This record gives sequence, C-alpha cells and structure tokens, in this order.
Amino acid sequence: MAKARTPTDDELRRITRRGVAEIIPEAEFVEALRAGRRLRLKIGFDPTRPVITLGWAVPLRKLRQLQEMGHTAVVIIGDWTARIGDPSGESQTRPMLSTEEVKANSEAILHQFFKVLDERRTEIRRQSEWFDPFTLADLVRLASRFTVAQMLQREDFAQRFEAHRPIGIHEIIYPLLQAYDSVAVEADVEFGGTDQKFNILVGRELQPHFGQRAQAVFLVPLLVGLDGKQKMSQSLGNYVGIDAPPHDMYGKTMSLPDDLMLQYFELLTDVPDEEVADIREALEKRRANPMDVKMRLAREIVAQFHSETAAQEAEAEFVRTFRRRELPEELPWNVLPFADLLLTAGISPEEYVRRKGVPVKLASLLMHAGMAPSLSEARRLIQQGAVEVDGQVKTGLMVNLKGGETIRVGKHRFFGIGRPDKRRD
RNA sequence: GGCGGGGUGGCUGAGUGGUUAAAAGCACCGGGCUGUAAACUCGGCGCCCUAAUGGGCUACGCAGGUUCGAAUCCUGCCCCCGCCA
Repeated sequence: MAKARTPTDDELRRITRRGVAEIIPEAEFVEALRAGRRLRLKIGFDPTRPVITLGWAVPLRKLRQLQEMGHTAVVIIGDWTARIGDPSGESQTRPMLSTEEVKANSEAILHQFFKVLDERRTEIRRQSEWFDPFTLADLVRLASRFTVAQMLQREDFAQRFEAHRPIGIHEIIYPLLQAYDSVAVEADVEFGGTDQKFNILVGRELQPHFGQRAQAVFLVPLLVGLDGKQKMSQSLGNYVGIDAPPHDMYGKTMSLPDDLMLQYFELLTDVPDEEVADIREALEKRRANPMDVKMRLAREIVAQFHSETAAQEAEAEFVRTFRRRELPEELPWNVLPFADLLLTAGISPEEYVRRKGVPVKLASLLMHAGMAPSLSEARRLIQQGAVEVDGQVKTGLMVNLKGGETIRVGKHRFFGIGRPDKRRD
C-alpha cells in the first residue's frame, strides 16, 4: 500500500492545533501520521437537504489538508437513514425522503463538498450498500454490543432521562448505525463537529468488536452562525452556503457580528496564525477599523470558494451598493424577464410601446419576484418604505416600468427587471 | 392495566361564553442611527379584496353538538406527558 507523506513539525502543528476542538486519542493520531500510514478519513452527511453551509468547510478543510499528504477521504452518504426519516415525528429535521430526492440532494451536496475536497482522493460510499442487506438479526447483534448505561453517557440523553423526558429507541439506534458505518468502510479517523463526539466515539468502540483498529476521533469547533449565537445551520437560517454566489457570500460575511471575525479567520481561512494574532491585537488596541478587517475576511472567504477576481468584484460591488448607497453597476443577479413582467401585468407588447411603459401593481410584482411570500407581506413592505425603484422610494400602488429597472427591497435585497429588447425566444 | 395532567400563532406561554386575528416574551421583517456589526429606537408581524375608510375568509389537536355568539360549554376520537403497576 502506498504511503502517505509524513508531515513536517510545522504542518503537524497546523493540522492538530488550528481549528481543532479535540482529537481522541491525539498521541495515537499523531503517531499514525508520522508513520506515514495511509489513513481512511471518514466524514458522513445527511442528504435530507441539499444545502451545505460554511460550517461544513471547517472539517472539510481539515480533510483537504490531510488529502494533500496522501490520505483518503471517505465520504458517507446517509441515504439509508434519510429514507427512514425520524419516525417520532417530533423532529422536523429528518423527514422521510424518496430515493430520487435523496439522490438529487446527495449529488448537490457532493458537488459542494468538492469545492473543498480533492475529488481524486475521495471515496464515496452509501449507507444503503451495507444497510439494505442488513437483517433484524444483524441489528440485534449490533445492539448487543452496547448498554443503556453507555447510551446515557451522552449528555443529551442523560439530561432527558433525568428530566423524565422521552428518549426514542430509534434515537438510540441511530448512533449505532452511524458507528457501523465506520466498520463498513474501515475508517481510521472520523471527522465531525463537537456535537458529534458521542456518536463518533460509539464508532470507535464498535470497531474492535469487528477485529478493526478503533478509529480516532477528530472534532472541530462548531462554527457560530450569522446571528452570533447559535451554530450555523440551514434550519436556523443563520448560514452562508458553501456555494453561495460571490456577492452573497461577501455580503453575508459583512453582516457577521464583529466578535466572530477572529474565529472565522481561524476556522475558514489560511491566513497564518501570526497574522491572525496581529489582527487580534490591532482590534483590541483599536488600531484597526473592524470593518476593514471584516472586508479582508470576506475577501479571503470569497476568494477561497470562488476566486480572487470574484472576491474583488464582490467587494467593489459591496462598496458601491451599501457604503455609497448607489445602485449596482449592472442589473442585479435576480432578474425578472421582461416577458414575465408583461404577462404579470397583462399587457401586450404593442400596448407597452403605446403606453411607453408597463403599469404594474408593485405588490404583486414583489411577490412574483419572490421578494415577499404573500401580497399582504408585500404591501407591508411598500407601506414601510422598504421598496425603491431605481433609487426612488415607492409607496404607491402602481409603478410604471420600462424595463431594465433595479428594484431594491429592504436594505440588501435587489432584483432587476429584464430589458424589453432582450426578448426571450 | 389504574390514576392524574395536557394539546393555543415559528417557539415559549396567557386566555375558561361576546369589543379575541387571540396578552406577553422570543424569533422574524421594515424604518431610523451605523460599518448590511453590536447596542439603541420606532413600526410591523394569518390570508384575500379595497386608493383609503372598510370588508370578507380561515385559525386555538380532529369530528360533531349546545348557543344569537365558542379557543372557552357538551359528546366522541386521536395524540402527548407524569405517577403507580
């Protein structure tokens, strides 16, 4: 078997110190790296939703680092559990999905993973490979390896047990399944956020029963979301998608609470430790303007997931639109085709020429453009002065459009009206 | 299996016959102030119609019933929780 490159001391420090919460057992892991043994690095995901947030970039970046040295990432698609859903019905996080949905989501997610991971050094596996043929007898045998007491080690379970709140049997089974994944792929290390500690440890305990070496546990800190309070997650809406377009990624980063900047530098960028330390000091001594620092951060992030050029453009656009409160240079990214506009307004092209414009109900326009979920909501926005057409606040019912306008809704949402000459064919 | 408690808007949680689209808080949205940060401040926050005043519809687990009128009373059903076994 091919060997992996052994890390220099400096690399080793970067791998085991920066952006790491805990490695169990660290000494063993370091030893394995030094020995140059090619490691199988497991990471699993739930294909319930197709979105991957920047929070995932934290462990993925670690994997990438190790891939550079020749180790193999093993990505496990939790397709089997996604198809089962959460039978308790209490949790909205695990609806039951069809095979097609799972497939579509998985593909979308993998695509996002590969913005960070090296595809050539990644093995993709599906839970269904080993769970479809799994029998009830297999499950009972698997369950026999663990005790209720062990399960109660998990803080979440312990608390609920203590408070006499329900713990579903299936909730106990899920960690077992995830643990079995490690056996199935013969994982050497499993990666996850600190909230996964228990589950990953279960895998570590299970492997020796199958004659395998126990995997190491590599825990990364949970990235705090844009609200500055809770972990970044799609369901909380406080996230930045890994595949968010440059301007969006840049803008969302700028809305980050100041306190989080250093954490983001550390977890999401390659800015060297010494430099991060300098930034920290500059901020503390108020030598640096927090906003400038944040712009640097936003640039770093956009450059990483898109390109240097995209980062510069996003920044220029940001400055123009928000700091100087000017209109975007080009038509915005969301454009309502002109033909749709005519259709919405119920106006023929001839009528448009005759009237030199299209009178439309602003509220319904907003709804059509997806800026408001209902007409009532759209009206409220208009009434509150949140809507501008080409820089002019509009509070009236109707608005006359010629095409090519830029409409702003609230502080940071824009959409454009297509130009009439650009007919769709 | 026995006894008891409970299901209200995204969440927490008031409300036990009428002015309750439903207190309050959180979350969220918008305006102001700013750096699309925080804090603060003002406003909004079911859906639909109306330029507006206003009107209509749907909503308090589900289905019926009583009543001029029900989240509130009655009946049945479903679900959840606790204690005991």
